[in-house]
Amino acid sequence: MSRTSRRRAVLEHPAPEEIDLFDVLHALSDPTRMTIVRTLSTEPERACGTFPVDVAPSTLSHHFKVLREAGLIHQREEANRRLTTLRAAELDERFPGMLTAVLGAYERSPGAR
Amino acid sequence: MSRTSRRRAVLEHPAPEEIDLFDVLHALSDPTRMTIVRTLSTEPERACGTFPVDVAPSTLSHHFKVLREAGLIHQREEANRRLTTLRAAELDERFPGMLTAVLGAYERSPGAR
DNA sequence: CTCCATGTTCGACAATCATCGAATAAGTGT
DNA sequence: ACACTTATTCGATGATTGTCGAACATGGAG
Repeated sequence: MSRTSRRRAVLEHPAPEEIDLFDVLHALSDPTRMTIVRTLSTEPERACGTFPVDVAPSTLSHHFKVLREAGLIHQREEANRRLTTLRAAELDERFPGMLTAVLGAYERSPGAR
Repeated sequence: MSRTSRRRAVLEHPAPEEIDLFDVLHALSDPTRMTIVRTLSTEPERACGTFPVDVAPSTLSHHFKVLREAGLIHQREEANRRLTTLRAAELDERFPGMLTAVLGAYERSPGAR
């Protein structure tokens, strides 16, 4: 029995100073991932399966990995679920005002709400 | 003899309200294109061949097309050259503060200057 | 008219990407 | 034990992407 419960591998999160701008922009250039980020921007924490996106579970898993490795989200294990938060403060420390501006732009997009 | 001089096809530029956020983010997620945009943000107008990027002419042409169709740049013909400007005002009208924030983030990136 | 400079279009190519289904893993509840 | 829920990993697939070289088009200079 392992003392620290983990689903599979240890979740890797880049340090704030390691976050790459191009990875972030690429991550945000996909509608499904943008929906995830937008949803997280208004709610503190959320389980993977509860996002308003319409893709297969395996596809969703892929998008979470992209977002996590880009430094946009943080994920932690809790029992059966994986809880996700937006790394808003760290993102804002690294790239001040950028995430806010992009999310604001998304709200102006057709079909964003 | 055509009265209006044009190189090949007519240059298509999306109207401000047609500019798609995901196209913009995707366009900015490439280092070469980001360099082009950054360069244009400090200079009013520039010919295609004068950008500090190290790619083949045909590749450069491709990147300009991506940027133009995303609505980030405007291009006009002048004699032999194609002069490019950043659509900063229109971008800011469509997505207030976003371009500025992204360019600011780029300045904070390693090797941006 | 003939070079030359500027920049595009066309194909090709390898790499990356978003997507899915099937199999797997781990925790919860009966 | 067993079933159920949650979510991942793996492999495949078709689409998109960044890159280049070769050919072409256009305008100016000699």
